[in-house]
Amino acid sequence: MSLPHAILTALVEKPTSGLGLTRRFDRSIGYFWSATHQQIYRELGKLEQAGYIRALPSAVPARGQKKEYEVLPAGRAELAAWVDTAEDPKPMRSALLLRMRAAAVVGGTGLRDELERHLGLHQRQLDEYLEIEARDFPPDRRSAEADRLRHLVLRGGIELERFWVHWLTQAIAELGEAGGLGEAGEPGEAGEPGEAGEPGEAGELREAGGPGDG
Amino acid sequence: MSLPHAILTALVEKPTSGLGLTRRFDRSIGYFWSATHQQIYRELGKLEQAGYIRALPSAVPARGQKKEYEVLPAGRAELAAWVDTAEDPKPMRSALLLRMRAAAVVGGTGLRDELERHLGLHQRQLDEYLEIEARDFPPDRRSAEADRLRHLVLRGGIELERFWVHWLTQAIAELGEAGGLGEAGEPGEAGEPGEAGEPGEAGELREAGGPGDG
DNA sequence: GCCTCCATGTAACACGTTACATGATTCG
DNA sequence: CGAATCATGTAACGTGTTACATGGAGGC
Repeated sequence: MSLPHAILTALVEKPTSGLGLTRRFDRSIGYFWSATHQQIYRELGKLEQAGYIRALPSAVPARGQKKEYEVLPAGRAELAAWVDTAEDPKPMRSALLLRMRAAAVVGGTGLRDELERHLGLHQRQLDEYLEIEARDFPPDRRSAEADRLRHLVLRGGIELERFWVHWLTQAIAELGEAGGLGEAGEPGEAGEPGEAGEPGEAGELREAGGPGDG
Repeated sequence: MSLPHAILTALVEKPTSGLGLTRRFDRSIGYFWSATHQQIYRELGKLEQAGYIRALPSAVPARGQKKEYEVLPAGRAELAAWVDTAEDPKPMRSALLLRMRAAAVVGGTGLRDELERHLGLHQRQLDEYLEIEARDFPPDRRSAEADRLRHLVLRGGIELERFWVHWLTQAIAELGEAGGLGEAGEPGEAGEPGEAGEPGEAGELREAGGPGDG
């Protein structure tokens, strides 16, 4: 249940219309929680019905007419409660890593180009973040608590992109060494140890489970 | 459309039943593409109907009866085609970063504990990955292409966890310095520059848009 | 009048999550 | 037999994605 809270946060920062929110989600907020305009309108409706936000009275309630929303006290309370909530991190999801694992069993010739393409994209994103950091968080300026939180969030994005750039660079170098990809011979159904005889656990990537599990 | 391909990959590696897949998704595969047993059964049905997989004839087709699947040539072809597909990385999604941004506007007392809790979880995950690496990828062993791919995937997981551990440590230290969180005074509606006067863009985090966008 | 852009929406579908239902097997 | 466990599924709902619909305002 994060999208409504993302919207509430954005609206507390500044009352905005649906399309305005969409644009803000394409920039700073969407850097760690993306949303399309359809999701946003749908959610704005729910939030209004719940009494968390209301349309500013200045707007005419007609289709195609701009409508700005502001957060009501109940919405602010809800948001504050959510911040203090315990919520486990969701496991990572990367289609690229998945495709790499698939390439390990069926081969794949185009993966290398794809890695380089992703490297470019992440490098661009990293540059964008660094520009924002340089503009909004100059090193000398003694900043308020709220600004330091925002800076921490941005640094999270920066370091995440650095991780991708680093990993992709490594991966490309390592695949280059071996002379490409997909020329590694037929992987076969299962060349690993513990293949078909044991009906139990072994045979995958020999995963954890035995000694001293925390 | 990644889940069906994740399942195909798992089945190519080794024919498995629905519950077996579920367990494998809780371990190695799920480390970068998680799925519940309901999703898996639903998808197995679709894959079978599409002619990508079939139940091994040994199994009795009855409810509550174990049913193992294997990949058919069409499924293998589909998987190979997907590996060579171009697909943009999905933007990151982190509820924790979102909550931090929310905390910047409404305050929040429990966030610090939450950061420490997450730090513990990520540290544990990192240790688990490192154990797997030590067991499956000893440094001296000259490995085949497929193994090197799998190692790269695992290292992706390792470095991602290291990123989180590092960032969370930083964040906790920085919040500690200031003496907690939520004691930073009332953030108010908008203490930032460019608050209510300008109806346009400014006022958020001064995001990109002006000079030299790439 | 027509086209484009801004803005708000609807509809349909795919994917993910949670809760529950049903049958087989094993252990006591 | 009853309870626990393994295994396969259904149902309902919430969220995310894609395509399209509606309407106003400005330019030509």
